[in-house]
Amino acid sequence: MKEFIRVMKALSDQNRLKIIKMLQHRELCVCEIQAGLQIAQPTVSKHLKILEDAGLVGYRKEGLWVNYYLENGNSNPYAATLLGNLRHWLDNESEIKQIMEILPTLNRESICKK
Amino acid sequence: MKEFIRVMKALSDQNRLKIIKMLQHRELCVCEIQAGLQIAQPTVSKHLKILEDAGLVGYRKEGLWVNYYLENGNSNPYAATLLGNLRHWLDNESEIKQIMEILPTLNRESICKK
DNA sequence: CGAATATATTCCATTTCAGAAATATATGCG
DNA sequence: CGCATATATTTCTGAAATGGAATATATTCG
Repeated sequence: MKEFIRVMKALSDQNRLKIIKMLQHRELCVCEIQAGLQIAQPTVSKHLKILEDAGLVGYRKEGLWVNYYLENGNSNPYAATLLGNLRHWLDNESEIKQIMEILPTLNRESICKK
Repeated sequence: MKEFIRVMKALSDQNRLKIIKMLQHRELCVCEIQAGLQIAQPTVSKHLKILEDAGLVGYRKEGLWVNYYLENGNSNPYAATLLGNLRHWLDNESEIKQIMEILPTLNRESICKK
C-alpha cells in the first residue's frame, strides 16, 4: 500500500512528470533537467530523489555528472506499469510539447561550463 | 496535465484507495463507507468528492441515501486505465484484506438507524 | 409545516509538500 | 593538496492536504 502510494505521489507533480517525459528520450544530467524545467538546482535534485525512491528513475555517475535514466520497474511493478502508460500519455499536453522542443538543444557542455 | 494530476492525487491517499477497493464489490452509501473506514462522516464525504472530481466515482441518490459507484471512466481515460489496474492491484495488502472481511457485514439499515 | 435522518459544507488545527537560499559533498584537475 | 564544478542536503517559508467538530442542506414522514 505504502509503496503504491509512493509511486502515485511521485507522479502527482507537474515538474516530476516533465522529468519523466524528458527521460523517455534520453538520459540526462541534473543540469540539463534544470535547464528544461527552469527551476533551482536543489529543487531538481529533490524531485529526482522522490522519483528514485519510487523506483521510477535510476542514475549513473560519470565524472562530475550524474546521469539519470528511466527505470524498467523491475523493483516495483506499479512503477513499471505506470511508466509504460506514460510512454504515450501526456504527449499532447502543451507543457510537455514545449519541453520536447527545447530538449534537443540541451547540451551539458554549454549549460554547465560557464 | 491538470486532469492527469487530479487523478493521480486522488489515488495517492490510503482512505480513498480503500473506498475504491470497497466499491469494486458493490455500490455503497456514505454511512457504509464510513463504517468500513472508521473515520468521521464529513471526512468520507470530502474524500468522495475528490474521487468524483477525478472521474473515478459517481453517485445515485436513493431517498436519504446516496449510493456511490465506480465510474467506467468514459469521461476520463486516465481514470479508466487506473481503475482497470486497481481491479487486481492492492488485493493482497493487509489493510485492504481487512476491509474486505468487514464489507459483507456492512448493512446500511443497521449502521444508520439507531 | 416540523422532526428525524443521511449527507454535504464550512471552519479550524496539524501535517505535508514544493521551492529557494545557503551550505555540504564529491569528483576532476593543476 | 587546493581550486573549480556538478550535485546533494539542510533549513526555512508559504501553500496545499488531511481530519475532526460544528453547521448547513436535503429528503422522508408524521
